[in-house]
Amino acid sequence: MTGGSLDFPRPLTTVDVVIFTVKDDALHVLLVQRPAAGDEPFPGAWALPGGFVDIEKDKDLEACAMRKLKDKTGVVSPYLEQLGSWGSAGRDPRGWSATHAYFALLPATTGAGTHAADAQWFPIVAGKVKPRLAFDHGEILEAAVLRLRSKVEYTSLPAYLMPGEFTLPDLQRAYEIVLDRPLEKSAFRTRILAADLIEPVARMRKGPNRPAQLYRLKKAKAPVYFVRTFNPPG
Amino acid sequence: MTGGSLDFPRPLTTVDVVIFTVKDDALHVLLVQRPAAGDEPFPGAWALPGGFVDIEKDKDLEACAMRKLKDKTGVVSPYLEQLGSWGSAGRDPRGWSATHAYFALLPATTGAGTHAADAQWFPIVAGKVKPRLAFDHGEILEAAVLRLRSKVEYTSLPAYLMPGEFTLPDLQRAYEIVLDRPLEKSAFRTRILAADLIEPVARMRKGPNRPAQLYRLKKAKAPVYFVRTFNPPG
DNA sequence: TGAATAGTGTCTTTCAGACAGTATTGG
DNA sequence: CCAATACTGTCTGAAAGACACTATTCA
Repeated sequence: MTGGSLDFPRPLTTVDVVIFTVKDDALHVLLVQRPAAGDEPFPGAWALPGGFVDIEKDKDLEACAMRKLKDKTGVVSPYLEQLGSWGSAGRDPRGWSATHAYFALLPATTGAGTHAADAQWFPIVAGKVKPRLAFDHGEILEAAVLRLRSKVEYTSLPAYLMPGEFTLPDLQRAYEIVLDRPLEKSAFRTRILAADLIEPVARMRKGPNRPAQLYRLKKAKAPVYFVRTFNPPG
Repeated sequence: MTGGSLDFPRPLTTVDVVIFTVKDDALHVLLVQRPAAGDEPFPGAWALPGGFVDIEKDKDLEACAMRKLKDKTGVVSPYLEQLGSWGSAGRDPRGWSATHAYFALLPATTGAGTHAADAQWFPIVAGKVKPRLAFDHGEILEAAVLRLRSKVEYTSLPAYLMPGEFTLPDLQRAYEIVLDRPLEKSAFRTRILAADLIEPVARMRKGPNRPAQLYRLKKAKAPVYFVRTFNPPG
């Protein structure tokens, strides 16, 4: 950090958030549509929610990510993890820019997506989303999906995709949707219960068949790391 | 990314690199001393090698990290991984700033550290380094050590700390130094050899005792991920 | 020969995979 | 009863942990 003067051009600094949820038996990501008018780049294209760091409002990068998340979803304390940063001369036509990317996991039950008029959930198919995204957001989304998949192999992250009360088969389905492959029931149950992650509540989920025990996340539970991955494909 | 004008204050953008090696039976990190004179913050303090992104010279963040690494060590193609970013109003007295942090692994045999006059290797003790570092570099270093330790549990990263030819006990020692605990010999050998990561060369290391087979990394070998961690502590 | 380190073999433990079998609901 | 889903149990296999054992060098 040598070089006395600060009088040189600075890159643009942005924060983008990849917001995931699981609904309708698929992993979904929340995208926003860029304005079609004005002199904005990528008019009308879909993009990750995000934007410039506001050095007046944002005390740090995470607060900035939280602010953008809340703007689009109304959700205030989701699971939020830094994903990485992307910066280069060409990624934004307005000049050298660097974005700090985060990813968030939300239960589908939050009304998120109906909260901002320009935001909409898109299903993720084969690790991607249908529309071509603005900037390098397609690349960032792919990285987020990879990170999520690889962490789901050995962590309890899908617990953050669940509503307040859920059954073990519900949670297993969330794992299977993210990983896009079936998991073995008894090994799954053993592992989750041994992790001391969830606790039963005094209710059952009723249905046209045998009722299932409802659980909830234990209070203030940080993600659990398992020492083995699930049956690695191949 | 809405908001037409770009006419607002931009954060400072820097890149810092946590450069690790293993030597003298300890994990070491390369630090540089900040100038004592001038109007620079933290005069005379030790800091991670790094500095401002130069939008003329650096085509992207990784190229910027590579440049800083080469400036201080002369090494051109080490293992380099993005660690994360730290940005806030207060971390740099010159104003709102964000740094993109990388970490690199180097074999001790590169003359690195003798390359730049202001750079010096410091041993890491209990996850930290003796001097109090400039900016939030102490925090970044701690995160880097944590990341390195946790990845060494289930990857072949320490292979990048080895010279061109090395023995299995050498490699095991590198694992043990990073993890700061002994590993079981036969399980270690089984695992590494099964990973198809290294190949024997037609030479042995001689010593005052039984000679050991020398190996080298297989060409262009990406890090290997194991499906289990090593004997997890606790 | 003995010290020192390299390398192998053997037994046990752990935990996932496979899959069968039991449990509990509604129709 | 049957269909459907929840849940449990039992066997097997893969890989690590523990640790004893053999191998090869130099002094």
